[in-house]
Amino acid sequence: MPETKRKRISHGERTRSEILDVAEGLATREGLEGLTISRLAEEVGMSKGGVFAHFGSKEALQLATIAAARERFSREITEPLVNRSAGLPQLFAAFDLYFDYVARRLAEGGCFFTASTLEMADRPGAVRDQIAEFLETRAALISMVLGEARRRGEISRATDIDQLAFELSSLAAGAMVELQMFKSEQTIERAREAVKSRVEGCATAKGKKLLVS
Amino acid sequence: MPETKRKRISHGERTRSEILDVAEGLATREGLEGLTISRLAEEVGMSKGGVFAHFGSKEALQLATIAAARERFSREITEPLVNRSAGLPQLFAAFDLYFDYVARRLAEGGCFFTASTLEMADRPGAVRDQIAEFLETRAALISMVLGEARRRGEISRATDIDQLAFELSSLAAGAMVELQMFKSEQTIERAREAVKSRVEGCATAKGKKLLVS
DNA sequence: CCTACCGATCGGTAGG
DNA sequence: CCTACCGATCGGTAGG
Repeated sequence: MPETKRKRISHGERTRSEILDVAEGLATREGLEGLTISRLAEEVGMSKGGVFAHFGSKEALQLATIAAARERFSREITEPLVNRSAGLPQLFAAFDLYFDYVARRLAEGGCFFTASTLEMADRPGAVRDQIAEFLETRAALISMVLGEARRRGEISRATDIDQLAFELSSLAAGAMVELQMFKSEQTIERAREAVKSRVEGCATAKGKKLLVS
Repeated sequence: MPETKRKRISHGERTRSEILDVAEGLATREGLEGLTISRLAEEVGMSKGGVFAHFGSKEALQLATIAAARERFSREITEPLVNRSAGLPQLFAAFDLYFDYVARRLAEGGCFFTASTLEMADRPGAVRDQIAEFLETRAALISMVLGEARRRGEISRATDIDQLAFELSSLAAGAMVELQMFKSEQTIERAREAVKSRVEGCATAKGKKLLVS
């Protein structure tokens, strides 16, 4: 008997991840509250009860959608970074991959996390906490990469890492606000340029060599 | 008969503006969709029908709330600017007044417009269009002030005004995303510093003199 | 995974 | 400005 090994992903698991794929787009466009079970069921071609059975509560659906969005973020941005040299190359790759990600997902509403942050900020609960935790993790990642760049002498020793990390994150998040509203590719290009020139401003001669290559 | 002149603001008008004051805070915290007539009625101490009678539809209430928020923005930010000299002093005053405004309104949820932008971006209609129009008006204002600063030789002639305007707006909007979530005064101070140093980077000797004074 | 249902809340109407 | 209501939709339950 060949093929005795059970498929690692069961039918239920496959359906679940298909539902979450649709949920991620719906939540980005309409918000995590606008992500109603009935609308999701309609978009995915199932009955309301059928979708509900996979999660058990709206909050569980929201948390699963956040988890799915985080997995996509890891897969498309964080993981490819391990192939880049630490320091500035990794920093630029991080932002470039992020801007690629939002460009690809423009039709699905843009950046899931920026949209969710403003929506859930004033709604205490596990959903808000998960979004906040993601933001903190991402900020820590940027600070870490910037710290390594400074240690390697790629950016000036006088650089305030926390301020620089704040500015780069804010440039990206602010660009998302404009992008979500006006859906212009130009916004993404301006954001790429902004990040590049901001870092260039505190790069050492050694750091600047990494910019051209 | 003294006092024959009718009061310019009728009782109904006063109630209306009191309702809108509450609505503005509610919408900033819970979103323009979360601004339900029943919740608003409860917060303002009226019946649902009573609040509804003032506007006639939810969309009319949302539009009136946006108009009230724009009036506050004009009163607290745009109007005080006429007292400042054109060019860089006006530019810095614009951002400083804006950051003062969001700091004052932290308890009411932060910046009404940034919150509304992400919420309404993918919901076509008059409400979205009003938010978009505000953003365009504000962007035009910044570009105009920056253009005047360049004409006066306060910033380098090589400065790309549109790119600079984009970066300053993005820094502010991105800071609002972080502020809405974490409510830290430090976010505002970092944003002030970011705007200042970004402009300083392309200021001429003449422009830099305006920075210290 | 579906049908059939529940109480709560939504935007909106009627009549005063 | 209020009370009393309407149909639609929400999250969630029951039973299969």
